Amino acid sequence: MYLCVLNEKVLTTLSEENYLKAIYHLGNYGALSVSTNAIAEQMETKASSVTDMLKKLADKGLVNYKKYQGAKLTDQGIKIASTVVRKHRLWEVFLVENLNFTWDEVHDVAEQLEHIQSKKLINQLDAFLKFPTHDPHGDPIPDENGEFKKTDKILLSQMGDKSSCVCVGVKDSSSEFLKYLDRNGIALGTKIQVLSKESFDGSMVLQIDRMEKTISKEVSNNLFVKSS
Amino acid sequence: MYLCVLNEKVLTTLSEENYLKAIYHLGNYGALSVSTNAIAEQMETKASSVTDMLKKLADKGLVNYKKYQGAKLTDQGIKIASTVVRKHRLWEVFLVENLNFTWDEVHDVAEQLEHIQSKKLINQLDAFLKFPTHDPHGDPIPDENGEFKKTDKILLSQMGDKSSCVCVGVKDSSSEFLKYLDRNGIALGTKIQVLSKESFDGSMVLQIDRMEKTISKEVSNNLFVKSS
DNA sequence: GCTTAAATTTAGTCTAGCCTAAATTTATAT
DNA sequence: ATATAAATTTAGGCTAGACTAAATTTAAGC
Repeated sequence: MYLCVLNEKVLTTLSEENYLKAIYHLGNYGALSVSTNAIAEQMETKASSVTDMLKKLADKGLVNYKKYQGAKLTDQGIKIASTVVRKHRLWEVFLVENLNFTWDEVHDVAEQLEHIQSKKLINQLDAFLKFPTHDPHGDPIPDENGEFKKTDKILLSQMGDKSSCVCVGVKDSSSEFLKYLDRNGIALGTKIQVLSKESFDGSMVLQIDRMEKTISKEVSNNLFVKSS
Repeated sequence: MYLCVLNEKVLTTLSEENYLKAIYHLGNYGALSVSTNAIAEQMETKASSVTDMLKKLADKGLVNYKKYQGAKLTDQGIKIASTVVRKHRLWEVFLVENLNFTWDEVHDVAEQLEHIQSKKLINQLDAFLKFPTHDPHGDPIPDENGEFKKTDKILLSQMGDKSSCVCVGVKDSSSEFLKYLDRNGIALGTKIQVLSKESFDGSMVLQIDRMEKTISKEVSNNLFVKSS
């Protein structure tokens, strides 16, 4: 009666990897159990398809799944999911830094590149890029063991009047939002001062590079900053 | 009654692309018709599977296929196949030049990377690599239009006594052969002088970098050189 | 030209991953 | 506590791409 197999590599299909990634993101990096419907929505698929896949992933030992109770990644599942995310974010850095992609263009391509299987490739890429810690949207890049430091970022909307901060990431990374930020001179590392907040509609007046700009609460609710 | 569609992009699956690539290579860059069995052998699959796929590719207008007569790529098919090959070879260059891969390690990874779909990616990669014309095995890299210059390479075994040449490619690109070449100081660009040929077993005595080396006919039959 | 072998195609299965519709379980509201 | 709604699973189908076995077509030898 052998249980086993801690060292054996589990081969995963592209589709399986995408499910694992979804569960990883929805469940706070694998910490929480995630509902079938939540996964279905994220994957833009049907709940019944998700159920099929959860059974399969459970058979492979990548998630703990109990009927009607949602699924939670196992350690092995977290390992695979974090590796996929690591690859995705490293490729994003490569595309922006070396191939002239803008931060709103990288996602679709990285979505494909994240499934390339080669340990050497990913570690050499990491070294080539000088071991970056964050991707072009400010999201942290897991290391080989899936570890990363959570930055103490907060939403710009949480900052108080007359305070200063630095842009460290985006919550919404849609092309539309990113292009809006580009047009308004906001990028990772941009220094922002909050001149005033309007309680009526949540809008804020900011000073960026000696320029005054007014932004809506939709914007401040999707921009991560670090107090400075 | 419309026939049409020259400008419309044909979406291809990974499997379809691999078939197109096989037909491209077997049929002298798309020039010749290729038999079902030849494709099956190259793809390590069964002839009946090939027949299925050829019908599908014919429906999509990517090959001309007549029962029992084999298949030949259409212009559209050549376009797609050459693009896949272009991507494969560009990625090989990247892996060797930037990520410390050796020429015997690149193939499997490039096999995956060649299917990434992004026009911008491939053209930017091309520029990043300074528009290389050959991959690390000496094979030519097609340009955006599928064109490339055929190098007038010949097998080392065709060279006469007391002649000089330069290594420009390999016929066998198996890991074993490439490692043999590495061990013996033979790489692309290496200058070789033929000191003598043994008619008995086809072996040759070479001078490489002031060293004398004897190679078998198996080796000289798999090394491409250019007379110099 | 006929006979046999080789090559190729057809017919029928299988699995992964998706779907719809129906059944079941859990959650919610009185 | 029970009725209803929401979430989830089951059952049954579909397609792509593979396979095996059987049927058919082409090629080769005499």
